Amino acid sequence: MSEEAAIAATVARRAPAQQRSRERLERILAVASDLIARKGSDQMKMSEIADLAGISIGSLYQYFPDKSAIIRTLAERFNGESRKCIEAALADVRGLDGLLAAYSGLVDQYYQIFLAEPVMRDIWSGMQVDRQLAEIELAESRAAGALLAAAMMRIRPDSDPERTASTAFLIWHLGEATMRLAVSYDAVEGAALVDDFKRMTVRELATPRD
Amino acid sequence: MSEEAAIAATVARRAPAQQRSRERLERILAVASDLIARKGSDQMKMSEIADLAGISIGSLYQYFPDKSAIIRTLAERFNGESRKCIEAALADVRGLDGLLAAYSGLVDQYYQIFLAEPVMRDIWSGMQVDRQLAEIELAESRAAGALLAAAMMRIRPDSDPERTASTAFLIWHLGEATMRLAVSYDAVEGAALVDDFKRMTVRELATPRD
DNA sequence: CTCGAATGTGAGTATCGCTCAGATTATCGA
DNA sequence: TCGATAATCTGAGCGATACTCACATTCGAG
Repeated sequence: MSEEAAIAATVARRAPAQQRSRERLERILAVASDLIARKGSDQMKMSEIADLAGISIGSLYQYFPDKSAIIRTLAERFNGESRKCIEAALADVRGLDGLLAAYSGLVDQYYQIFLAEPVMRDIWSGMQVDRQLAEIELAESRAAGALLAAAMMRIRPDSDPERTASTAFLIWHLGEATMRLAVSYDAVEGAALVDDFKRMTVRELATPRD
Repeated sequence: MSEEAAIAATVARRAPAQQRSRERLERILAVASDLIARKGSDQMKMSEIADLAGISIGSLYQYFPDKSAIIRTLAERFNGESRKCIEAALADVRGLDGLLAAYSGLVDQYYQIFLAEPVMRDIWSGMQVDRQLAEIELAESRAAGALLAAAMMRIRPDSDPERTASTAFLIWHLGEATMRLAVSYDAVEGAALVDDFKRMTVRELATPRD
């Protein structure tokens, strides 16, 4: 069972039996990917996909049960690729230095991928549905980060103000991400995640920066 | 100008002039808040809000220009409240110990608020719109986290496997949050955020856990 | 070539955010 | 008290878009 077939079995309506079908499936995904990159998944219309792929609406729905399934298929393909990178990078690390080097490289690599993949950026940034709401959230993080940065500067007046502000903002933003993650788990695991985050960031706050 | 009036000026169509109007505005927000808590903002219909608030669709649109404005108003109210907590907690911290204690308390407090506020949980977790997609992302984070945890265990075989797995998962998840944040900034600031994150997490990886 | 299965088609349906022209109610000067 | 004007309310209907379905077409095995 190929990766294609596995994906199809998961999200597509039926596995393509004929050659032409497989080509159409690829066309659909290519067109969808292009549309998402250009206009965002929210603005992508099913009728537009059908038009650009040169098929009818009805046919499109033979391949994918709904719009979300197209997006999920693209996401799963992308994840499959990036998983390989992660495995390769971490496969045979030796010693702490090796791990740290591999991890650092992986983060940089992931960032480059994010920069280069508008489709994934669109899909994974759930907030794209409402930019004004996203802006409100960011403003809130910035405000809270500024308060935290001010407190940090009072403790260590010699710190670089800009870097302190940047770090405080990031800490707060990641705190919110942790909260969202934690509440989706049960109480015990959620609390453990919050504790982990606290330990990580407390250590960061305790370290002088200049 | 009250807080109410300020919010109304920002997102509502007009400031309520009559007493009954103000009551209706509150009713609308209360009903919306309840609906979001019960079904999620995505499933909340404008017609349903109007029905439950005992007003017509047209009247509802006199108070808020669109659906998103209702959600934003709820979010801004919540942010105003939580901002006060943050200010109070960080206002007069003295010394590093004071900062760390205040910060720890704040994180815990925030977590409790998140647990108790289904409305905010829904609004801020952008992924709510597509639970299946959110599940795919989480599965990916778990897989990547498992690879990272395995590498960590190879370096330090004495570590507690469960805690290592939990930490690795959190690190990866927060890495993705950092990427999403960084790409929304310009290249210089984005790279700085990624570097900050790397520094924070590399230090975490270098610390033995047991 | 024939027939059944696979695949394709697009007009039509359902849903939902949102509008607008007209009805209703409040306010206030005379 | 009353008439006029402004504020507010109403809900049928519009526009957009995801999705369905009854029927047509194409493919491939025998």
